[in-house]
Amino acid sequence: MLANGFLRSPLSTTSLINMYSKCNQMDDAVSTFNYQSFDHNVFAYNAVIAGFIANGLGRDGFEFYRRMRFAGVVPDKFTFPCVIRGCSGVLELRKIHGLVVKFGLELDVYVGSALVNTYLKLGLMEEAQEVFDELPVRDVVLWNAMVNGFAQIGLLEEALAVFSMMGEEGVVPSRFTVTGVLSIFAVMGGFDNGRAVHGFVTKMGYDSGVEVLNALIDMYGKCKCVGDALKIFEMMVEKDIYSWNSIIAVHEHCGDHDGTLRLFDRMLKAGVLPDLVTITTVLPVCARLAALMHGREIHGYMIKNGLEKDVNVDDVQITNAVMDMYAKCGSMRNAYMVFNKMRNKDVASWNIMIMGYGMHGYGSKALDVFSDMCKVQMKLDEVTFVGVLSACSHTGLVREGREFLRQMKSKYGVVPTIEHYTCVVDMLGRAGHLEEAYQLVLEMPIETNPVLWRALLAACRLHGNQDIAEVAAHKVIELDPGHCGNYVLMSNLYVVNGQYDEVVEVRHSMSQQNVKKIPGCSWIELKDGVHAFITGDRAHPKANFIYAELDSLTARLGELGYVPHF
DNA sequence: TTAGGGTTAG
Repeated sequence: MLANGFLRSPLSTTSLINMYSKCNQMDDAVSTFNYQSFDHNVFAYNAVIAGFIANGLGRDGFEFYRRMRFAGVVPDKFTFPCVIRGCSGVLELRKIHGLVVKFGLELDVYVGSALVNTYLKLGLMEEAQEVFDELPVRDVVLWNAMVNGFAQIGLLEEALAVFSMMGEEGVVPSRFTVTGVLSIFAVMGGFDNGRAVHGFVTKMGYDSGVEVLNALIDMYGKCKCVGDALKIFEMMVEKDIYSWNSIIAVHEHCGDHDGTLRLFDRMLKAGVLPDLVTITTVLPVCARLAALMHGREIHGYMIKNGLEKDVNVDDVQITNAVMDMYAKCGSMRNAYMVFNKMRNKDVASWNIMIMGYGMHGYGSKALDVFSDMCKVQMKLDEVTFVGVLSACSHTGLVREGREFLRQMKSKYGVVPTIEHYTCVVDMLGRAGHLEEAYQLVLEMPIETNPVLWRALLAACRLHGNQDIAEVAAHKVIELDPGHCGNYVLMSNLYVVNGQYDEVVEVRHSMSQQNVKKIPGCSWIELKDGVHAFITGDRAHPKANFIYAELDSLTARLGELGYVPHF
């Protein structure tokens, strides 16, 4: 391909390297470079380094920089911005920064903004600020590096302070500034400011760019202005994966499950391939709705379109989302099939299986998965033990549960948190060991919380233990006076014991605290869609039929000796 | 001949 001498000049070599780099063909770029062995100038080196960095191969770019230095070629102001962008660690970056100073390039604004950018990505704001302060010329790109860099590491106030300084210096914000600032208002919920930015965007004609419009969709969505977000989305001529993901997330965020799934369907029909973000937004909606059919359809689509790979970290996350959906929708058989096929399982994959089995009452299966997990020497984490302990709780494996809590730290190296204690209190409580549960609460080495006391209170109600119930109820109401469940539990307990004056008192303190009971709601997915039911509501078209069926079921349960708890 | 910013989930 490189025969005869017409590509001999360094000029052609560099252009060819650039061409290969742009096509993601770094092997060919390097071959081209090596072919021209007699005159490797700084241009050719810069082209190869830039190619590696642009293709996400920072390490190789770095190695090539070393080769350049070894060959005695002096780097220039074009070399460093690339090398800096390829730095992945603090030490590496500081070393390169030293070289920048050594070659007298620290006042170059291109080098400077690369430094600011990379320092902030690594969370080193003081170093970034220092570089920024030293630079004699500050253009809009440099300001953006500061504003967006601060925003990305969550220093929103600082980012806005820099943004206003930028305005005071008379620097006009660019499209890049706008996207960054919109993401800040999205998080802070600064709707008025966000709308002002929208006005500026229109004035400057920035609304022709897809990135700016995506950021606007996100901002309006997070500020709960679904209508505005949707208006922008529908008007967009060119929609990319960010546009779809953002508008889907907007609907998911405001609890519009149907809207989320409809938009996802539209996305597929528009021929846009979903990615990790899409899947991890949409699948939990199916799990929440227990909409197994929808979830299965999405999984089917993923298999058909090669999205169910098993190669990198993203793939593992996507597959975990699929498994979690199956587990939460109650189909452990499907969850296991997916799990079994995975070659690269991470700790979350195992945890999902343990949680799923435990949640559906297959405690011993959950413990089998746990023991397999130990056998393959997978690192256990806190979630693992929440799964294991709640499995013990739901299946009544009291002895095992006690033992796990006791050995968590010593044998498995995971320190028990409040969640673990809550699982065990719940477990002991359900099994009727109320004194032991109460003792555990009193003796545990960490602070209690309302969830823990509520678990104990629920157990007291189940087994009619008035004394511990009173303690737990007072604790729970003291720590979380706004939660309606506490009052309901307490009131039910008094009803069981016939203490009607106390029931009135509980009702009274509820109204004093302005606590209202949120009606219970459940739903089921059938062929024609999701049917929702709220406590006491008769809005469903077939309500009469359904309630008649329920009455007959209740009657049959009664005949078989079931006595309901109230 | 060659360089430095952006938006989405949890």
